[in-house]
Amino acid sequence: MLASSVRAQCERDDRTGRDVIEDPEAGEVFCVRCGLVLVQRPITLQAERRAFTAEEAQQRSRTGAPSRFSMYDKGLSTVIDPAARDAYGRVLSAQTKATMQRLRRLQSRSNLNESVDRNLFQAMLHLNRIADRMHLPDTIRQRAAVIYRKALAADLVRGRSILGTVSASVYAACRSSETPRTLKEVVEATGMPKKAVARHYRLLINSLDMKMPYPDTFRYLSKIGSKVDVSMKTQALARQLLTEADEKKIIPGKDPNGIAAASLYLACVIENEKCTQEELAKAANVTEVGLRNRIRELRARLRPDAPGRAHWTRA
DNA sequence: TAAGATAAGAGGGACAT
DNA sequence: ATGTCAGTCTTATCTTA
Repeated sequence: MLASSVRAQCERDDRTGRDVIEDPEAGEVFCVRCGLVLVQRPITLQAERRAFTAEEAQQRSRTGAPSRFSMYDKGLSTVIDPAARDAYGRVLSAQTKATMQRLRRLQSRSNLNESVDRNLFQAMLHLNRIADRMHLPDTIRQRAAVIYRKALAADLVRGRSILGTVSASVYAACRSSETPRTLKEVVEATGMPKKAVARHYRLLINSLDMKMPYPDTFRYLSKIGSKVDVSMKTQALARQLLTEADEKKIIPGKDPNGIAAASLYLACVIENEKCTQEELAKAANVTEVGLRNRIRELRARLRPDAPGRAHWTRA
């Protein structure tokens, strides 16, 4: 039964002879008596007008936030409007309010009812926390989320720790996208034992049949180079040394950080730039001994006759 | 003070059993 | 699954320039 005030807001639709009301939020026109939806407007994906500021874009955009894999429900689950008003804007009766409250509770529980959903919810919480700590770009975050969902679908999580699988997904996302992050860095951001993360990671790439690109030492070089004060010229030389090391196959099986730092160090020596092993080791997250071993190896195996290399042992 | 050497121990990959 | 082996990395300590 409708109050007359509501009927006053209605329009008479001449073709159907119904009292109809328009709900701009839902983009629908429906009959006030039976709720039949008479018009469903097609959703336009473009923004209304050109927007020149972020705020304008926000206001004029017709769509919400993009669907995201790093939200446990991809941001798409149904939420019952907490406002205690009906579709016409009328205040609900106490009884209806109570009913809606009950429905809301049931709804929010049912969202997390399936064990898979609860699992994802936990996992995405972990993922976002880890990604924040590691300052991972959003693309990696989404990639990790996709990997995790695959793992879940392949039943790789049941009986194993969620955090472990999430950590492994993050590492796998970094590896597969050539983002220079070591397992160690992931481990530090997660607080899990390295061993466990490595085990989960192996399980992941084996079971999901993922092919990982070989870690790109050059990216590590850029990463380290950005942390120490070394000229671009020297960095370019380091890059050259690294290319040579790559050709001579002395890179595989070693910490890319160590080799990159070693080539940077030797480049400094040749260019007569001041940069201690200690600094570089710190920037590259390797020990001085580890760095020295790489330096020694590069000195022994790279061509010694190129310009500047005759005396690339610093006094 | 920075660089280099050496030793001992841990952990993981490759391979065979 | 478990064990062995070679190679790497880390920690610690000492020597050298």
